[in-house]
Formats: sequence, structure tokens, C-alpha cells
Amino acid sequence: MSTGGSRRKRQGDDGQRADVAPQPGRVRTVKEIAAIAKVSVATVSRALQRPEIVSEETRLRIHEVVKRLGYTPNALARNLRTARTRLIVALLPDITNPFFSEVIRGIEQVAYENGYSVLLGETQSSLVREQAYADMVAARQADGIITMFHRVPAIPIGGRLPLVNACEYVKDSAISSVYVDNVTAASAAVDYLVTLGHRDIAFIAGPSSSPICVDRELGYHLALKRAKIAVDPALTAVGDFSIEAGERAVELFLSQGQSFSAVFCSNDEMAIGAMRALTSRGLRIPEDVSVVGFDDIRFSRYTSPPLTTVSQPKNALGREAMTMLIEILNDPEVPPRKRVLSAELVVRGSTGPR
Amino acid sequence: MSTGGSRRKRQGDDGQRADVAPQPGRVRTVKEIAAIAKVSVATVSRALQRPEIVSEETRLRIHEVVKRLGYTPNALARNLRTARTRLIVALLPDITNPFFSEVIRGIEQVAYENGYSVLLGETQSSLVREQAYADMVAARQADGIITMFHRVPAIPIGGRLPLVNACEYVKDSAISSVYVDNVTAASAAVDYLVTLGHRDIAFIAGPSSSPICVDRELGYHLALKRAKIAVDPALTAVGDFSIEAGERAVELFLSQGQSFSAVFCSNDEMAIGAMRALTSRGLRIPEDVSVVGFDDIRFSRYTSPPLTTVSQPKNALGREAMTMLIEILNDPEVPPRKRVLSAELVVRGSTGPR
DNA sequence: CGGTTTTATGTAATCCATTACATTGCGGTG
DNA sequence: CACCGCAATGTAATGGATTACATAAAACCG
Repeated sequence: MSTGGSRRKRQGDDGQRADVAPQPGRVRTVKEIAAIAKVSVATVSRALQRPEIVSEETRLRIHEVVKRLGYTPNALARNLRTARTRLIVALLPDITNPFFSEVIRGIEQVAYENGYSVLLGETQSSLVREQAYADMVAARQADGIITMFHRVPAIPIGGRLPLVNACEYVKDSAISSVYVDNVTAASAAVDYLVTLGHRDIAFIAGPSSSPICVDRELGYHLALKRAKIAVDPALTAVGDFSIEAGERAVELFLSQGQSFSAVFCSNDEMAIGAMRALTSRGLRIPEDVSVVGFDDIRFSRYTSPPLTTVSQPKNALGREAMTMLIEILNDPEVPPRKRVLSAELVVRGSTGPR
Repeated sequence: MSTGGSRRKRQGDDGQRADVAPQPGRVRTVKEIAAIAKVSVATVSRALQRPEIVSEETRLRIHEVVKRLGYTPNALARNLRTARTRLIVALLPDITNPFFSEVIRGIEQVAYENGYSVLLGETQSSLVREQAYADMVAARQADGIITMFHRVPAIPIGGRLPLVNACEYVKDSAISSVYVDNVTAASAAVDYLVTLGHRDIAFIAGPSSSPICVDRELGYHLALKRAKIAVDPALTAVGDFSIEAGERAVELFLSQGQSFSAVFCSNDEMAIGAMRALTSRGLRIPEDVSVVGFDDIRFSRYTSPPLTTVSQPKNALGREAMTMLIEILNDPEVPPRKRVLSAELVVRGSTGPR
């Protein structure tokens, strides 16, 4: 079975070869660079890390060799030794969702300003995948993690978890989060519809597992209560944030013969789906039905009519999340906090008077 | 200046402490696990890597300790030793562009099936950032890289570059690429417009630095030539793939008083912009002007009217790219190849007879 | 000029896991 | 019973960098 057992034995590569030749191909190590530049490994390392503490002459010689041979230090070895990677992982359920794009921009801006790189992981809302990415932190492949969903993966690490929750939040007060005041934002949107004269306002909710969706529904209820409108459970449907879910919800309302003159949707994609379903049933927007979304994704400006929606400060959410993460990384003692930003209603063409 | 020089001195932490206590907090090492389970580090490593070669009794004992203390092996150390990370980085210019989302899904599927993880990097078409991510491969933080743009960053590595180019391609025949036959696809789209009776067909090109855009333009010319229609340079505008660019292009045509009954766009977002500009000038789609896009992003189904477009096999592009990368990783000797998939025209509501 | 800093560099320990090779003990066999 | 093979485990080398500490040389100084 085990024919040819130990053929992996090291070949006598360490002989006195002419190491000085350029050999652009191979991968190099400090040791080789040191040998060729006739200095010690420590000096090579110093020349690369803190050039100012190496004499000019040596520094130039080392840099010349490094450049000539195309040497890149092995980051694994460095990170192992220094116990930092300067890498952070940002997890999002769905890269297809344009909402996250701009949040990520914000994250990357701050990361870059602070010497961190960002890598993205798409979890597709799978717990297994969330955990797999989170394990990278436990395994020391990344310094920290920003999650954009409402679960916090377990990271068995001593002390403070280098994790920030963005856009969503979890109740656990030990976790830092950045998100908008969804209750206020949602109720403002519904208030606006009420102002326009609407009283039969349908609601397309997001998954109730997500606290921000619960908040948006809360805001909807709050606004109705303020306007002394009774909540009609038949005018609420639950969707999964997809365009299709928005379509299905509206079709459900229509097939049930519900009458409504406005629909408030928990996100823009469902609003787009809702608009589509309404239009294909021959209803005009906003003359027959007004539609309001949530998030203000880039496309919402380009629907016809352009979508009235609650605009989240996406860039700020990302920037703030990364800022908080860096704080934690710099000082694990900083107390966790929930940072709540505010969102504002952007009125476009999809809403009109009753 | 350098007050308090060496205060970083190691504290005497290595004394004879009671290591056996659970202490759920701290980060563990094989050494500790070994000590607690009363075996050698080798056995611990084996129990985790190849459980079958460890006696059942020992294995169970080790696993119990590992679980109890929440031990996760340090991936940096492992990867350093084994010289593989099982990580690949996928680079895209712009995560905002929904086109890439599905390509990435394809990449991730195949990666996952083969035990690789995928992390994403957004380059915003910045050479510096492309290079920074590519350096991760040189620095051994990732095994390979898939780029979704038309440049190939330099990775000073011995032998074969573990890189595959997806969606775009570069002329360098040493680089493996997967992309669609843009010339044929574009000409088929224009053929279709010709079939509908259009003769004044405008074209919104993409950046000419990208070979696939050149190909799309080539396809446009080819189809016109086949139909014996002279190419009117005034009916071609260049855009940068953004919605705004599409708007600007159409506005340019209109302000110049160009007459055209159809517009073929190098991507869907520019087509969406074009539709918007046309509509806002009071032109009806498709009665007055037909619009064709390219890519078939998810949103193109939801414009009004739904966009006729060239559908790229996005998932297949991703799957194929990752498959090719894995081939290269498994055997650096496999010859590089260009894999060309085909795209097909999807007719929706934005096109109609002249 | 002897002694003290300062500067530049070298030596070797260290980070943590993997794994080649060595060792031990046991069952099988002629 | 001597010997072999195999299973289970241990010992120690290894991967490639960083960096504390040591040392040597140069600069400074009264």
C-alpha cells in the first residue's frame, strides 16, 4: 500500500550554490536576501520595517537586492510572530443587495486610512458560513470582523470580541452596533403617507427574525396609532427582502380584495417588486397607489416613477462601524456601545396625494 | 525622547501555573492542549488532522479537551508550515455592479465544493488596490486569485501564477481567462434590432481600455456591415458603465439632433440610464426608441419596460473560473487556456419594430 | 585619553502548528 | 524464543519572519 514511502525527503538544496544570481522565479526568504546583501536577517527585516534605523548604505543595498529578486516577506510568518494581520473581514448576507455596497465603501475608507485591508465574505444567511468566516478571527487570520446581519457568531477568544455589528443590531449589550433609528424612520415615512391623505396603508414587512424589521413594523404601527388609524392585520404581509417577495405580497393583497391606497415596504427591493405587481395589474403609481421603500439603494432613483424611500446613511454606517472596530482593536477595554444614526425620508415620484 | 525604553519586557507568565483549569477566556495552543490531555503535541495535531490514526481512547480525550477549552488551531502557523491557505481572493472593480454578484456565487460554489474559502476585494479600478490584493498571494496569505477586470497585477512568484481572469480577458496568453464571445453576442443583439427594421442604431460603448468593450463595439460594427448600414460615428458615445453615463450619452445624441430608433448599450446600467433619459424627454420605449442592454443583471427584468439584453452566463463564468484556478493550484503545469462561453439575447419589452 | 552614549548590526529566541523520524510495545510467526 | 511488522505515540526539526538582548564601533565629552 505505502509504496515508495519517503520520497518527499528533502533534496540537498542547501549546498554552496551561487545564490547571488537573480533567478527571478523562486520565492525568497529573508535569509536569502540577507546572505546576498551580506547582512544578517535582522538587518533585512529592519531595513524593510523601520528603514530609518538602518544606515543609508546598508539600506540601499538591501532594498536593491529586495527589488532585484522581487522579494515579498511571507505575511504568514510575520503575522504569526506579531500576532496581527491588519486584515478585517466584513460579512454580509448577500452581495447582490446593493444596499450593502455603499456601507462597504464606508468601511473600506476608514480601514484604509488606518492601514487595514478589508476582505468581504458573503454568508447567504447561512449560519455555517457565518461561523466559518468568524472562525478566521479565532484562527488569527483576521484581526476583526464586521457583521451586517442580526446574529453574532461565536468566536472563542479570550477577552473582548473584535466584532462590530453594522446596519443590524443584536440585543446583547456586549456587542457594539451601528444602525439607524428604524422606528422613527419608519414612522416618519408612514406619517408622510398620512399627511398625503392615505388611510388604508399596507405594509410589507421583512423577516421578523431581524430586530430592525421588527422596529420598522413598530414604526408603522406607531404612525398609524398617532393618526388614529386601526391596524388591519390583513394589510400586512411578510417578505424576505427580495423583489419577488414584494410582488407576491401585493398580489396577495389584491387577490384578497384588500383596498389600500399606499404601501410601505421594509426595503427598496420589495418596493420595486410591489411597484411591478401594481403596474402589471393596471394600477398607476402614484395616482392609484403610493409606494414607499426603505434603504434608498442606488436603483431606487431609476425606477419609474422614482421611488420615495427612507434613506439610510450608508456610507456613515460603514465608516462608523469600522471606526468602532478600530477602537476595539486598539483598546479591548473600550466599552461596547450602540451607535444610532438617523435616516431621512426622500420624497420622489412614487408617492402622491390620496 | 525615548523615555521608558524597554517596558515591553515579557512578564514571567510561564511559571508553573495550574494550566488544567478550564479558563474559557484565553487563547490556547497545541502545547497546552497536549499538556492537559497528557499527550504530545504531535498527537494532538494528529487527532485533529487525521483522527483515524490515533487510538480511539486518546482521540476522545483530546477532542474533549479541545472542545472544553474552545481551542482553534492558529491558522497562520498551520499555513506557514503547510504552505497553503485554502483561501482564494476574488477581485472585482465594483461590488455595486450587480453583474458580478452572480459570478461570485458561481466562484463560491465551486470553491466550497473543493474546500476553499473565498474572500472578495473591491478594487474600484485602482491599480494600487489591485496590486495590494494581489500581493496577498505573493505574501502567501492566499493561494490564488481571480480577477474580474482587464489588467493582471504583477505577482512576483516562482513559476505559474495562480491567477484566473474572469468576465474580462487579457491578451497575454499565459493567463487563463473565462469570458463570453462578446463579438458574436453583440452582433446578435444588433442583428435583432436590424430584423425589427431599425437602421439608425446608436451605440453606447464602454471604456475602450477593456478588450471586451472593444469586442462589443466590433460586434456592433460587424452587424451593421452585414446589414449594409454605414457606421455613423456620431451615433457612438463612450460611457463608463454607470447609469449616469447612459443618460449622458442619450442626452448627447438628442442635443446633437441625431435621429435614431434604437440604442444598443454595452451594459445594462447604461441601458437603464439611456431609458431614463429617453423617457424624460418624452420618448416612448419601445414605440419611439428600442433599447438593448448587455449582461442581464437582475434588475433588468424590473425596469419598465423590462430590458431586452444580452444575457451572460454569470454563474457559469464564475464556476468555470474557479474550476480553472483549482486546476492550476493542483498542477501548476496545466497549460493556460482561454475559455469562451456563449451569451444569448433575451428579448423583453424594451425593443419593438421600427 | 578613559569613559559614556549612541548607532549599527548580529545572534538567537520566539510565534504555533505540522510532520519526518525515532521509539516503544505488542501480536504474530517460523 | 528471536525477529518482524505494525500501531500508537513521542521528540525535535521545520516553516519564515520579528525582535530582545548582546556586541562592536563610532561619536562625544570633560
